[in-house]
Amino acid sequence: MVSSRGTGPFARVHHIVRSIPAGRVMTYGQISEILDRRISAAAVGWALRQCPDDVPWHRVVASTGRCSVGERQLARLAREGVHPRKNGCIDLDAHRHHPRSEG
DNA sequence: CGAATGACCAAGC
DNA sequence: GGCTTGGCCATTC
Repeated sequence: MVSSRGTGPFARVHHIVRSIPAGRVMTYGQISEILDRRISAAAVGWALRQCPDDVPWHRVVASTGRCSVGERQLARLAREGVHPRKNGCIDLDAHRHHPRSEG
């Protein structure tokens, strides 16, 4: 059920994904990492599955820069200026977002 | 509680 | 870079 809303571990993921600015992207591993691996990358996917429209889930891609969701994600990213490479993968080395608690 | 699945990652070949 | 195996956590039946 989507009753995980509120104090669930998903709230953390949503909070992070929402912190991702336009034109940037993050990997499941990073989100799980900044959460001190409290939840695994796979679980991060679950958080995005039921994520509300307030969460830019399209700014989350795999470690290889691949969009597991499909063209839907690429289309959204393109609207923000994040265009994929010729191989169809995102250039993490250029769009990877580095979250920071301070500064 | 047990088994299976998932928008995954890391390591080895 | 692609394929296979093991691990991780959450959800579902």
